[in-house]
Amino acid sequence: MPVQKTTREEILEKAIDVFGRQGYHRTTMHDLAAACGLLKGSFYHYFNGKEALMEEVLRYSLDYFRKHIFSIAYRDELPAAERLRSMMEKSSVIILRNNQGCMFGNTVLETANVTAQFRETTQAFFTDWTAALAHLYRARYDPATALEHAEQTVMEMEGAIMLTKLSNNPQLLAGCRERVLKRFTQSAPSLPEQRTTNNE
Amino acid sequence: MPVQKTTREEILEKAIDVFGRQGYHRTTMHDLAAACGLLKGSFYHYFNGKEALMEEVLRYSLDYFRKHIFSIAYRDELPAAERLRSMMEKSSVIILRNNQGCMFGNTVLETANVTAQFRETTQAFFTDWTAALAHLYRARYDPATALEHAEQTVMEMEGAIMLTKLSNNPQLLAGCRERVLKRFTQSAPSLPEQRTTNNE
Amino acid sequence: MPVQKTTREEILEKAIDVFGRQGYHRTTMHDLAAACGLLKGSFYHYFNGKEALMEEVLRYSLDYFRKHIFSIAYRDELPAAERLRSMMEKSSVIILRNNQGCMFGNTVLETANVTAQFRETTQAFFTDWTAALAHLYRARYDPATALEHAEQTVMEMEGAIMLTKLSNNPQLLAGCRERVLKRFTQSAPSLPEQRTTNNE
Amino acid sequence: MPVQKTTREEILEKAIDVFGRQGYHRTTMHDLAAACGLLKGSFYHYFNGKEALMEEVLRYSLDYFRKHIFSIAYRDELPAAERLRSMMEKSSVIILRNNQGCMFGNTVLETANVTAQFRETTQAFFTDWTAALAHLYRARYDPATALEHAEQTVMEMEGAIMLTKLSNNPQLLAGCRERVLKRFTQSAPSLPEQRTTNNE
DNA sequence: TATGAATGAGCGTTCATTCAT
DNA sequence: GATGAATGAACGCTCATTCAT
Repeated sequence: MPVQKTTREEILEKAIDVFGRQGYHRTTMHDLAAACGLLKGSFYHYFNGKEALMEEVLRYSLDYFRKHIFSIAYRDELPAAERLRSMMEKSSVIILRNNQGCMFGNTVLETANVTAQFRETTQAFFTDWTAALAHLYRARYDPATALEHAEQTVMEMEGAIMLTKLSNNPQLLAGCRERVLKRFTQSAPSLPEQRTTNNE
Repeated sequence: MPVQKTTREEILEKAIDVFGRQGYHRTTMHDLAAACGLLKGSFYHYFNGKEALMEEVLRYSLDYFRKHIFSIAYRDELPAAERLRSMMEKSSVIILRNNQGCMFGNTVLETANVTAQFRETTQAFFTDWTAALAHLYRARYDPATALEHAEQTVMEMEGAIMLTKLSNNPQLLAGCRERVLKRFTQSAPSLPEQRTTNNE
Repeated sequence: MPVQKTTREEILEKAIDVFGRQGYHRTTMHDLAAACGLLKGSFYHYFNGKEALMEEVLRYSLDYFRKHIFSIAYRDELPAAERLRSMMEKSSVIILRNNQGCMFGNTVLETANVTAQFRETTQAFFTDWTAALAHLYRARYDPATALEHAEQTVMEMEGAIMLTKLSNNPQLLAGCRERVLKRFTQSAPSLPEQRTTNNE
Repeated sequence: MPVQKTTREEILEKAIDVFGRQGYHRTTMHDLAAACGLLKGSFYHYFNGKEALMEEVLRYSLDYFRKHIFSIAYRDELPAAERLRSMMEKSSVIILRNNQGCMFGNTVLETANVTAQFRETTQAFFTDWTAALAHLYRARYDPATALEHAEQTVMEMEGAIMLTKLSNNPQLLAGCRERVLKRFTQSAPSLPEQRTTNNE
């Protein structure tokens, strides 16, 4: 009966999946435990409760995005367009996996008016995402315009994720990605291939 | 002996508010009844249950958008830019009222993977919204491009609503509106003021 | 299914019984509900929770003691010894009923170091009981001595209740009552039958 | 590999403390383990379970009282009043330590009507205490009167402990002690200093 | 039409206990 | 001897729903 059946990290991965598909309030501790092959009660060896688990899920996911996705924007040795394309493609893989959509977008709509619990982490996600994109856009635009483009891209992506969830048609997300990319590449680069050298 | 304390319509209006703020799963029948000055039990004289109420709320809201907002796009006697501006402003008023955001966007993210119950109505909302915008955009673009612009605008707006909910800063939504409008007015109109004459 | 099955007051009476017999922590909401012929969930129509119910039980019981037992001490038209006898006999009936012992004594020992929740009400019980007895004893003693006698009697009674619970032998409580009464009647009354006229 | 972190006796001492403060039902195995610097699971190497531990705690404590406190009453070479004083003072030290009160009184009120598990040991405690005091009182009174005085003293002490727990005022217990002692010394000793020579 | 008591399933959580390591 | 993951029953409580009044 004892013997380790899972790990914190495995639980977090599963929880992203379950929360992502069902949302926070609809998901029960039983759902989460079952997804990990555990009983409800056993869950509390790993996490203090549902809220605490959600908080960790968000932080874990935020960490992942920071390390593996937003960081791409700052690899100034690569062409900016390539970085943008890579960022968006890698995001899309996560977003489309298991229909989970964007954990942070889901959480904002479901909880922002109901609890402050997850505000900090969700805000950090959108702030960092926007900052990464703004860094990229500064290869083409002045800082203010770059920021506006970054915001627009974030909004468009979140909207595309929503409609993808509704229609089950990943083409919508792909279309959005292409549109964003086209806007970027069509913006007249001042030089044949300018590298961004600015910082935030 | 008991006097009518409210009407179906009044309940629907209040329910939009409560569901909009708290989401579907988080909202209890008690919350809804209390918002209407009723007791839980009395609610079932008007609606068959939570799911049925939500369904009606969505239909009621969809009706409203069709009659008062999407319809604007088809008033071809007005300048297209004016129609676009008016649509977006009127949507924004509803969206910002009571922090409720977009009932349909909220519902998609919260329930799309969990139940098919609300799919039809939410899909109709996004289809009709996109169609209305596409109609407008056909004043400037060929049908395929117009459709793509319409989709982009819907996505951007939903993303803007999400970030507004998160940040409590209506400026984000206003910025999005202006951006959409600017894109539209800056697209070269083939004629001094072309009226759209096409249909869906 | 609906139709009133019980009343708040009936629940309080039953709860005194169950809490009195089993103690606070050992008693479950199911125990309480079952004692009232209700299901667990139905209980929450009457009380907000276990703690709130306990609080009300204590207040209800305190009220009863004040109105029907402590008040006897102040009926100065009756002989003091008679009042003392009556008070103690009436307390004993309650205490012996269903083995419940003294709700307040039980609650002090079980919760005083664990929560402040019930301190106020339990303190009020002992303060009022002591005050009532001190009023009686002032028929024989100076105020300071009267107070000490009152405290002694309260302590002795609570100890007697404890040993009665342990041994299931009501004779212990009866013996305590007689001892207290004998001390009182043997204390030389300054007048043939002095009536207390003092106030607290 | 694992080294002995504690001993049965150390655990019993800590458990007296925790049970004494929180009561039997409110105390969890985690509370007990934590107080000993152990994890819950390790506890079961020393004791078979909560009930068994409580049983041992009561026996261990009873042993202590028999050896170090009740035994004082039988040291007939000392003046009776001195023995009474010593007994009560030593009890008080234990009772006041960590607010734990009287383990046996606590346990009676919390469990007597719920389980027979602890009846034997708690009864033994009160029987032995009473017997020790009765032995002392026989230095002044005939056996029947001595027994009654002993019972009265036990009751008064337990009541005093209860009120001390409620008020956090150790003066109440001290007052009780003095009262008991005064009654004893004021009772006319038949001889200048009679030594008790009777046995139970 | 409105009430609100009652239901019963199920929620998040706790906890005494077991046992492979 | 010590660990701590796992269990599973039960806890306090919530909630959508029913229905006699």
